[in-house]
Amino acid sequence: MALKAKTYHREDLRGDLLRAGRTYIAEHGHHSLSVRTLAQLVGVSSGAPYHHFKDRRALLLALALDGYAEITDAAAEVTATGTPREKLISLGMQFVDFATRSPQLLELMYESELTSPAPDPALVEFQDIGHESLVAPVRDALAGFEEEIIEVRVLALWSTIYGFASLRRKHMIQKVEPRDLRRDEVTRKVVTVAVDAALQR
Amino acid sequence: MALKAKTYHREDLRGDLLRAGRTYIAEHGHHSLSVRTLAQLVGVSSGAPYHHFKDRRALLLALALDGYAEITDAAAEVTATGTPREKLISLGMQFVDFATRSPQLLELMYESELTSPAPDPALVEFQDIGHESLVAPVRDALAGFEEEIIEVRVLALWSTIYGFASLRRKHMIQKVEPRDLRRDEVTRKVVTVAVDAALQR
DNA sequence: GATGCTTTCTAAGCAGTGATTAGATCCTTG
DNA sequence: CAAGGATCTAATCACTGCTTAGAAAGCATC
Repeated sequence: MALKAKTYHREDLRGDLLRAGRTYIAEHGHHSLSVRTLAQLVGVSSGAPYHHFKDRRALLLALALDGYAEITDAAAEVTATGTPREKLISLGMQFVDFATRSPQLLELMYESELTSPAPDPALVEFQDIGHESLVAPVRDALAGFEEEIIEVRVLALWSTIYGFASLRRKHMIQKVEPRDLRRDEVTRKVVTVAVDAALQR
Repeated sequence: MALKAKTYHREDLRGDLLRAGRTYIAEHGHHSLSVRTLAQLVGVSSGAPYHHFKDRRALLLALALDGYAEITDAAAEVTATGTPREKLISLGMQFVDFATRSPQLLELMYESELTSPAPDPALVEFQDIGHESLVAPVRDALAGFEEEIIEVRVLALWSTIYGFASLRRKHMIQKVEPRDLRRDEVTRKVVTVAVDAALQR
């Protein structure tokens, strides 16, 4: 599986490590990801990664940031068109989709040592962006409402979306949730309930 | 800090390990908890814990189960009296309270290797109990509704409560959330929004 | 109470980990 | 082409989870 080692100095070890790390995490999660085995996967000595990442945490952080960038980009496309309600539903669906497609990556991004006890400063920026993408449509739909109400509504909405994505990812709603065939349908219904609650006048 | 070692065979090493583990986690989280240091804290050799716990994971699992028992007991008291709406709001507030008081323990219970990629079988039972405590009041309030609607409503409600507790615990809503003084107030409002959405007729 | 059997513990050690160091190799730039 | 910086290897340290052999204590039976 090791990527070809062309020369002593290779072309883009940092990139290779990130790519290998991403596939490793997708398969086994970040808990068991060791710098050593990653180096081995890529065909390099155990100390080499430390020239590109200060420590293991920095490597994980870079992987998480990749994930955040991906999700943020996708969100930007979604919010381009549609009514506020449509935008919010799409955003919610998209986040849950991401959680379902890349559960282990989402875990690293939101529920790992990178966010305990508080999120790494490098992540906060992306979280603010994500939050803002919800605030804008809600504010549109609730023009004239007090700012505090808007804040609470967004908070509740984001909590629902994030919570649902997190629980689904962890298979913590198996018993509740109908069979797999109707997963998307259930997601849409839950998201819709949350969005309509947020936009209630 | 080491608890007194009375004899060669001590009275209740298992209990001492759990107590020490609980306080350690409350202070530093479970990530850095090592069997060795825990043994040292309690004043026992590094191999001793393995006579009471199969491995580190089993120890963490026991700690998590303690937390689940605690939260389940508290929930049982809450649901004793009141209207369905009052019950649900109390349940939600209580869960968020727990998350705020014991953030690192909640992390172990819901966002650790014990729940990745799927929850440990030992935890599922408690999760079902928690879910059921929400279903009952919702079913009461929505008498006559289709079962599927009730399921979706509960799913959305639990997602909101869990998501909010999780985000608050991780300080991921600092920017959004007003200053600390009004934390409980904000919690109540968010929970209320979610409950009312779930009980909408 | 002495005899065995079981449980609980210690001491020692293995393999795997994150991380650092010294030095080899390669690339770049004057 | 020579110097210097960047990238890599090899070796090593401290720490971890976990296992083993055997010592110490409890417990039952006779």
